[in-house]
Amino acid sequence: MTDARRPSASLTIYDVARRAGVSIASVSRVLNQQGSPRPETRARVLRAVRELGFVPDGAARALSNRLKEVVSVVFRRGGEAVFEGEGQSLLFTDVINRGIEPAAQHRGYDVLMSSVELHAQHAAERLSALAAKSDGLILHDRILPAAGVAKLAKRIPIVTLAGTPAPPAVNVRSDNEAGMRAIVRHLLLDHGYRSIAYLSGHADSPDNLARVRGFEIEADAAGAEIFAGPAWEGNYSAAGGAKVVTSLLAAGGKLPRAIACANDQAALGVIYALAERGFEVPRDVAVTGFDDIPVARHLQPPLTTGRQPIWELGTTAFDVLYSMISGEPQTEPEVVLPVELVVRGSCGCVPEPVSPPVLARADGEAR
Amino acid sequence: MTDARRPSASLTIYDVARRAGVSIASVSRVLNQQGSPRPETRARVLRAVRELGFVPDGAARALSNRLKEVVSVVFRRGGEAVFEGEGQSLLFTDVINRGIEPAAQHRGYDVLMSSVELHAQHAAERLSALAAKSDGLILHDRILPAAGVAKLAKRIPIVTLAGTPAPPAVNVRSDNEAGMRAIVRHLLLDHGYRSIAYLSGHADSPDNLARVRGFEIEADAAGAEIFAGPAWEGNYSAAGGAKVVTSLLAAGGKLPRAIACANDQAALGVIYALAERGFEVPRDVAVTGFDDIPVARHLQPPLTTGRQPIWELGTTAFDVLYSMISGEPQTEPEVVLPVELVVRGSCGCVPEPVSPPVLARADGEAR
DNA sequence: CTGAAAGCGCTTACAG
DNA sequence: CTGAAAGCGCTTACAG
Repeated sequence: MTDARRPSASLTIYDVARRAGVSIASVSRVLNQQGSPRPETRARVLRAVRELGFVPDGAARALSNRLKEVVSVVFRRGGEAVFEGEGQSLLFTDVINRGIEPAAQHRGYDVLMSSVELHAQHAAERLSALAAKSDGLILHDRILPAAGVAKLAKRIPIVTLAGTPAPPAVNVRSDNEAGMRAIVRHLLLDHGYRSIAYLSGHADSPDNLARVRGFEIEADAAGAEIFAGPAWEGNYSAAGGAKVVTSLLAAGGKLPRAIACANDQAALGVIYALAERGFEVPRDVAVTGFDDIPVARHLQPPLTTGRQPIWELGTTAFDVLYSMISGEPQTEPEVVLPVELVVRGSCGCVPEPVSPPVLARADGEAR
Repeated sequence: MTDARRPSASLTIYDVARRAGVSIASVSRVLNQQGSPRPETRARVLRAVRELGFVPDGAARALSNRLKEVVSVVFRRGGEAVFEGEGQSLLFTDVINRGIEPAAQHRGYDVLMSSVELHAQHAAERLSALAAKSDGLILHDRILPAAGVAKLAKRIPIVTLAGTPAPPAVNVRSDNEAGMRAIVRHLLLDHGYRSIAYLSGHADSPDNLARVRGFEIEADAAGAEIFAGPAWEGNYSAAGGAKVVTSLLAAGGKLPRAIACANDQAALGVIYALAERGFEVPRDVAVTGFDDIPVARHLQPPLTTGRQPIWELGTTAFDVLYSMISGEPQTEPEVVLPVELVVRGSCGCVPEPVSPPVLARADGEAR
């Protein structure tokens, strides 16, 4: 397989030097603002650069510099079809990514976005390829087990998102436990509900584990009746949330007074399934989410939830990675961002008037 | 501003060669599957590579190869706040990007995703920086005027998305004109409506221009009464679509029997505003969209629209760019993908039963 | 089949 | 302040 190479005699720093009548060293200096070239020299170089439309080759700079000024972001793709349900479920990852990028640009870095198939085992190959092309890696959840991260992190700076601390990698996450505790306290203490369930996310996700923990601490402390067990296992999706309720009701199970869902997606499903069976939220059952995705405030009733600083998760991830690339010693294995309790109507509070009217209905996840 | 450099004595091909007891040339050959090394040699190299965990440096390869195996994708960001309305309006760009990426991976390429602020004038700087780091560029709509594209395309292979042909760049788009013609024919011929409006997108967008053209051709041919003019100018957003209807009605204007919207977003807004004023779709007014975004099939009534092959737009863009990078001569200035008429309920047809029920309401765009 | 060596396009001590 | 030269880590003719 011989793929043709691009011939294109592209212009180099030598062309610029020749045109400006100086050495390549001088060209490089004015381009990189090193030393203090004579104004005359500077002007001639700049003119030559402009006239030629010269852009220094990134690969050559990287090789000479030992700095590519590129970081890679890796996330899982697939599972869902492209069109069905992707809108909401991918939003979380996308918003984080959109936070990473401007932060990188701010430092003159560019971002290689790379997905790995959901069920692909060869994530390692992908990571090697990316490591070759970048100065550091940002790994979303479920890309590599902690042990693998720790190992790879010896070769290249790594920041994990919503993962597990795996030094020398640094993990950036939000304070799930405190966020869930605030939600549960609001439900049990402010509203005085006496029975409550936690509808879980992926059982093994670090975020989910932290939320369960927060839930249990406060539910126990308040002495509330806890609904738990396999019947309450969701998977972060609306379909999963709906299914939990549907199955429970079909089996003749009892509902708690409040359901704290692992995330907003699941809460959507729960509210839908409840409505379908004639239960009204929050009158019959209070429901809360987690994340504060865009749609949350536009639900009927508006969703009470824990607001994750999603965009900031992205910018923070880059900033931390940048400091690692710059050789600053990392003192902490984790950076934890605060989660804010957002009280709206689904918990039983009277919602504030919502400003813009609802324009459309979102895509329902296939079940 | 002296940023610290990473010291890390990373291992090189020399380390591998030494360990394997061969020359660096041999290491390179087995790694790149060039020539036919003796099995013995091959085995030793492979073992050394494995034991050392060696990954060849991308920058060095790129420099030597004159091939970075990286392409850049550039799109506009911003305008909207992150949380409000971003969900749907960014979907189009995101889905295209998600089509680009696997196509690139398939060829061993990686993708630099880079946004440019909506109102930034310095897109040129951004593009230079990216050009330095990649073998080719994929530009979304409204990044650079055609003249600028044509000029830049002399330096580096460029594919534009939904733009205007600007050789030597190649434009990839879908057949907006044919798609809109099919929609209008369906409305006027199949349903027999006698009056119709085109609610436009950004006036200067090539996509919009093509859709207007398709609209006019068929509306004229059918001899329908056409509602047009500044009152019908939208901006591809739901808010824009709603505003057109609201303003029209407030001014005591008359409604046509059918409204063909420039895209689905706008159709959402139109349907919402119509419902708010007591008009029922499609009974009172038929409404159609364009794009077939995920939510389209879940609207009430389900939206009749023109399905753009969004994902394929992405994969095609990469494939074309790849062939340019590989030095294959480009015979066509454009690649046009077909648009499929998707008939659902909003045009007046009886919709097929929709499978999954609606789970939630989407975020309304702020107005 | 394999190795010595040149070269890819930059940056950066080192002299001057 | 400026230039000649070495070196970044690879790939690839060119000999052998």
